[in-house]
Amino acid sequence: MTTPMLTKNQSLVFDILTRAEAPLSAYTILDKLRDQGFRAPLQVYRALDKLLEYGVVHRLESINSFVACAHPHEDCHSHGLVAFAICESCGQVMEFHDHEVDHRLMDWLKSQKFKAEKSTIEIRGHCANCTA
Amino acid sequence: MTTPMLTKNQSLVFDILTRAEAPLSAYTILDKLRDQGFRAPLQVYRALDKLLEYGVVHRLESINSFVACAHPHEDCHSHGLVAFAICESCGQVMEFHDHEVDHRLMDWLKSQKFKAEKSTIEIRGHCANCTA
DNA sequence: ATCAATTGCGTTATGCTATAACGTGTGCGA
DNA sequence: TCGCACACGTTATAGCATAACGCAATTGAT
Ligand SMILES: [Zn+2]
Ligand SMILES: [Zn+2]
Ligand SMILES: [Zn+2]
Ligand SMILES: [Zn+2]
Repeated sequence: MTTPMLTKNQSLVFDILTRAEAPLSAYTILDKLRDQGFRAPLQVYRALDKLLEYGVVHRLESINSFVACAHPHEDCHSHGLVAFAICESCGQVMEFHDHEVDHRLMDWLKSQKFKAEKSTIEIRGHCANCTA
Repeated sequence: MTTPMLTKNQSLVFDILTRAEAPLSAYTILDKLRDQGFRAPLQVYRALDKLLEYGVVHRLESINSFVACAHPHEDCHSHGLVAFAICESCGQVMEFHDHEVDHRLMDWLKSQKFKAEKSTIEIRGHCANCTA
């Protein structure tokens, strides 16, 4: 998918996420954008929906938060499954892709005749900096 | 971890999950247990916390629901990462374990000096029965 | 026996996450 | 000009999860 021009609200949300050093919840984004005129959660969620659709933002299901894609110039939808390592101390997220894991999972699903549509791979723990 | 005797509330919650054909949300469980005297969400969440700790129940982060472990006589904490395929039509969940995927992810994390603690692997899509 | 610590339980209140439903305005092609 | 698609704004509501309090039963040490 080629990313269309972002609307004003989409740009505001995307900029916040791009500058953030950790994933943000929708309500945190809302708070950060109150000065820019944001008033209601839907303004954030609607922008996020589009950004997710365009593949420039990822949703982290295990922490109900959102993060800008770490590979902005590739297409995260084309290089298969995306995995995240999330530090529970500092919040930092590492995003990575692995075709081996990808194929292995897909083969298993295929053997079960399961048609995969969306995937979530998230590992929580502690990053190098935060490990004592 | 060896599973201790379950308390009354834990048993009630576990039985509901064991008999369910699809994952249940905490509030759905609450509704199903009102006749048994359940009144508040905490009664469910507290039981779930223990069942998760014992490893006999899994939480599906992507759908805010809970499911009984499909491998009750193994120890899901010992055979590495657990993955789930969740059908978005009928709700059925397939639980599986794959050491290949496991090692591959763990190797990557190790190379990043990331200390993994909890993992979430969930694939949403459509099962064989529900595929047109 | 007594005390302290632990664990489970029940209740009320609250907070966080997400969507429904309605209406407005703008741009654009038929 | 009409109809449609889309972004937007607002209010209200639904759904998920925990804080904080107090009580009761159990256990284990003194
Ligand atoms: Zn990405
Ligand atoms: Zn860290
Ligand atoms: Zn299991
Ligand atoms: Zn199905």
